[in-house]
Amino acid sequence: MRTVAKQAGVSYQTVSRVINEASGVAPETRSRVLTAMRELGYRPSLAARSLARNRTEIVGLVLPSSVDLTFADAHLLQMVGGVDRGVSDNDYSTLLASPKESEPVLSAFRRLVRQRTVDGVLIEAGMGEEGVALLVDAGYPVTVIGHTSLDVPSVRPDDESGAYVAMQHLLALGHRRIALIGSENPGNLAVAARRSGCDRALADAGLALDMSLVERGEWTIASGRAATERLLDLPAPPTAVFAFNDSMAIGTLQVARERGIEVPRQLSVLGFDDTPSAALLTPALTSVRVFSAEQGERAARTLIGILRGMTPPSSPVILPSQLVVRSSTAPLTR
Amino acid sequence: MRTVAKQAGVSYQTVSRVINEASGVAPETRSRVLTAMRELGYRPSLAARSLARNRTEIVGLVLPSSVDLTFADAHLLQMVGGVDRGVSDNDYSTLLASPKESEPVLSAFRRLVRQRTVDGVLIEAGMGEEGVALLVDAGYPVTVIGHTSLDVPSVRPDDESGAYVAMQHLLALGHRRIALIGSENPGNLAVAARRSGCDRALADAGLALDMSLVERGEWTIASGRAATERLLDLPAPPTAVFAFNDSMAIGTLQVARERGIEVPRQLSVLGFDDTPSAALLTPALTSVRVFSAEQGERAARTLIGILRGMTPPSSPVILPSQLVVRSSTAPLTR
DNA sequence: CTGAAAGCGCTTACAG
DNA sequence: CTGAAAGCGCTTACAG
Repeated sequence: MRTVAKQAGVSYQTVSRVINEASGVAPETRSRVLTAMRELGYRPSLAARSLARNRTEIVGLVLPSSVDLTFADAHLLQMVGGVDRGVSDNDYSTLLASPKESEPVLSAFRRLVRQRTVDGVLIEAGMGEEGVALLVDAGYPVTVIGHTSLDVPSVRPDDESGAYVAMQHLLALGHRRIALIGSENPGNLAVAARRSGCDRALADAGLALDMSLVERGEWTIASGRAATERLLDLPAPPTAVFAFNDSMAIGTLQVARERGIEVPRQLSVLGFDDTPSAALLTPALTSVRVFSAEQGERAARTLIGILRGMTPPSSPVILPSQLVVRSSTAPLTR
Repeated sequence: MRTVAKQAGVSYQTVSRVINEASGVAPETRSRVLTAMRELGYRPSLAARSLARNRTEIVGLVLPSSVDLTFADAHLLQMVGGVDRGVSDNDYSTLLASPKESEPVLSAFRRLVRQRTVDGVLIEAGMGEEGVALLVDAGYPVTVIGHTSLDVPSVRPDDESGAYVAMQHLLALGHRRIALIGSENPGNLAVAARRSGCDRALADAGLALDMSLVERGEWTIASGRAATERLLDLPAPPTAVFAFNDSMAIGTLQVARERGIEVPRQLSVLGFDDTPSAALLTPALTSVRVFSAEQGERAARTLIGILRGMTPPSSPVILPSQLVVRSSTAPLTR
């Protein structure tokens, strides 16, 4: 910076002003400085700037480490892409923070706090609320991507109405024995919202959920398979299965095929998330799309807005979800 | 730091020594300092440290922005996961750098250079060589993930032998009219390597490639479809199609189904990359697995090794690829 | 509109 | 083994 100042014949403070586009620099001086900067290939030091201003213009992004990074995480990839778009469009940068393989989940949060290298943090809801609380206590502005029970800004899909519309779709096709996979997980707010959307659709039709058809899943293909085996072994098996994510729906599709049950003629299957694989399955899976990239981008914009002094949204930002009807659901034929 | 020093009854330089685990601190002093740090919840400032030491312990990761973040990018997600694992295991952090939607690709590299916020850069080969050169010229240590013609460290899959084994598989099944999709792209080194693996397998069998069966693809499902349409319209259509990625193979699968051609009975289909969707297709796709996460992790370790003063590997680090045989390939029946 | 001063929180030789 | 000094490259009031 000194060199630039010398070359332009001004003090280095003036150079600083030019860089920060502060007002109060004579146009002529300004252009002289800019020329000098260009000629010398000057690049300001982010570190020095951060130190002096006490902020880095970097936001952290905490992600589950996903030991098995299977296609189920297509959602994650899209979210990351969206986040980075929102972040870089605002001239911030994104620092990744996922827990090391060997460490407990909270360590990723601790490291972030310890290093003081970010101005704020975006947190994928799957990381749990404990970490969020830890960051908030450390004084970081945060935004959660997904459901949270804490009083922090968040961006999430409309799970309730997504499930509502999906359930309505199955009811309109004539299904009455409708199984759910993925419920019963008490702490999971997304599940609770989807569950309540289902209940509302049923209530609207004057029906109620048959609890014997509600299975617990673990979001994996394997757990979808296991749940489906149990459901199909029932004396009166369901005519439709609504799985709370696509992976479990894939498990259902697989088991149905193995048992020679035709989808959708004998069994309708509905997923959630609309991962890119959904369209490629046979039959192509009807699913609820959640717009992961948009969530990420919106969360990034929200956080950076807060960092820039805007008042945080007082309630969660809810992005619409959308039922995508494909070939795995059909009218009841029996 | 001053406060900690005061509380521990030492000078702040001693605190610095403790933090940096420098030798030459009396054990007793050391523990006093550590206690004070803990009591005060002291966290060193990365910015100050970076400024004083002239390094940040952050590495940049340049990724294609992927306007359509489809499942084809499962490879990318796994790579990012691997990178972050390799990076954080070494106590560095990963800064994402993808071009903004509105900008030319090179802008992402320029921004990285301009901000001086990383010590080194990992570059996905898909970003082109121009950006790599730009960073090298700016003095950054870099490591490329994928093929590069530049003289920089790189980590990539063994495309040649992957294609060789895949081709051998098709030949062993009795196929002779084997089509290739994805070739003819002159600049793409991965394609060239795969192509030469194919040629070698054919030569080993005393055969040569039938150029009328070589189609150009653009890595998308749509381009795979288009290429397949052309191939199947040929007077003597192929009995097997080897697509140079899974997306194009999916295109082939789709067109075959639409035309009532049974895979694998009437047509064998082989992909490349072994994306997570491959196993979920009907029929499940035979493909060449490339271990994306391992590539990312290895590249991260390589780069950080260089940053720590190790001599860079003089030739590309080549990770084995592996043929995964599923249900889309079968012996020739006609 | 521009310059001089102080300070951001560390590290790195250099003394002792 | 530990302290005093200088410096990393900026920004931010404060004068003028």
